[in-house]
Amino acid sequence: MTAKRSGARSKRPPVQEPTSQPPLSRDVIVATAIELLDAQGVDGLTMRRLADRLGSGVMSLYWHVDKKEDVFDLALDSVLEYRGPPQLVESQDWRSDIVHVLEDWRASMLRHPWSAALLPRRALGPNTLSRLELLSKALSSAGVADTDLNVAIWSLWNYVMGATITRASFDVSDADRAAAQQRLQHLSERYPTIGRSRLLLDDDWDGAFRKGLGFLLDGLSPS
Amino acid sequence: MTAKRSGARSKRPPVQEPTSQPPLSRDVIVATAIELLDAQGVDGLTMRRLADRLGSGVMSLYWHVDKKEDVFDLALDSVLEYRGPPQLVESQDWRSDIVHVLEDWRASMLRHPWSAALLPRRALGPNTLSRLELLSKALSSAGVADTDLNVAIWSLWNYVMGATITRASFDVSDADRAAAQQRLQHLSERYPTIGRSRLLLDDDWDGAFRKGLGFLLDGLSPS
DNA sequence: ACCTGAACACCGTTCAAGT
DNA sequence: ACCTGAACACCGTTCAAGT
Repeated sequence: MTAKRSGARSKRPPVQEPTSQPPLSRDVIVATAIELLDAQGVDGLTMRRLADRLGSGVMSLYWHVDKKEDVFDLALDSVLEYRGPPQLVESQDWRSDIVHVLEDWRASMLRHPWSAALLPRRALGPNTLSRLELLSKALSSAGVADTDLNVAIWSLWNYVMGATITRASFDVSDADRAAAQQRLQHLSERYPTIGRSRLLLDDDWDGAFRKGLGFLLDGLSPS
Repeated sequence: MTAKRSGARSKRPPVQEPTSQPPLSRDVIVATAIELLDAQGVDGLTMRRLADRLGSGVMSLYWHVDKKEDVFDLALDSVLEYRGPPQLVESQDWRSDIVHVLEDWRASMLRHPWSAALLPRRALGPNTLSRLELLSKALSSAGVADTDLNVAIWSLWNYVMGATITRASFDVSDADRAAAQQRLQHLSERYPTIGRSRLLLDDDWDGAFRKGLGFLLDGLSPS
């Protein structure tokens, strides 16, 4: 090991290491895991790298956490915390309430592009349940009968998850999107109708999300 | 190594090993990878295990394939091959055409529960593009204008992907679904509206998929 | 053209031990 | 109560080599 060069300034107690080492805890572990995931993607999260970043030994993590899977679950639910108004403002416009809930949900996941693909495959955490409850209430006060609530919730869930997972994946490989477009345009002979639809060539993801959601809500709305 | 007990019957040339060893090729590699994925899930696919199953050395695989990722891409697209009528039967009922295309797509993915979660995160293979073209044609002949085709395709894609990924995930942990239901019912105090919706308690996934799809098509249909 | 084993730089997690 | 290093049983992939 190299000698610590610390003798020079001895007034203050030795400065903490470059990346400061707060005491280990579930919370800092989760926060650091999210950093790592944001920076390196799903495959970038490694117990060893996580420990490195925290300036601790790998096995220290296992005091606060049972398995690596738990880190994923905790990071995921943490990212889904709802930061909006605690109570949905009582609006007369149920449609825009629902759209707001779902767009906020989508935005939260897009801020952490690894999160959407994880969500449908893991147990529902408290923050996920809160968001589902929020959605259910909005639907319910929109006039959806209890017997139709199940289908309505799942339909919207499916749409939002599919949209966000797809969008987040394309975002990652945004660099070669131009190339993909080129390729797809070139494939127009074999797939003419896709070509006419200009699939992938339109990059107004937000607008497309909103429009499709509108169609779904049209169908769902109690006529 | 144990002695080969082959001397007894020497008429035919020595029988091939228990699990026969066809010559290595891209196709048998992909087929075996699908077997492995079906049996063990995404994390179960390992180059070493794959080689074992094929009775070859690990590195032999790398002659036919560049990286492990390629195996995933090939397995995924292979599973998505469309086996329906080559030309969509000319039906006057555009709605049932579209429903058929999408239900077949969903069914193909549910036969291989690992596939749905993979699809939105990988490049579109030829079989995926074929299915998208099929869908586009059905939409187009249903009267959807070219300018609306993009949104229509993505909306349906999003819905189907979200639904199938979610369904496939719950299928895996079907054993503890009863427990999850119990837990969720117990959480009804904290999430009352979810409780009323009987979320997760209804296990008619196929019906829910069809109903939600109907709503989306209601919204999409040119009024 | 096709297959191979040894080796490298990684993984997650068990365990027995330290404070 | 909290942290640790050594060790085990794995990974994907490079490389130099065999036929």
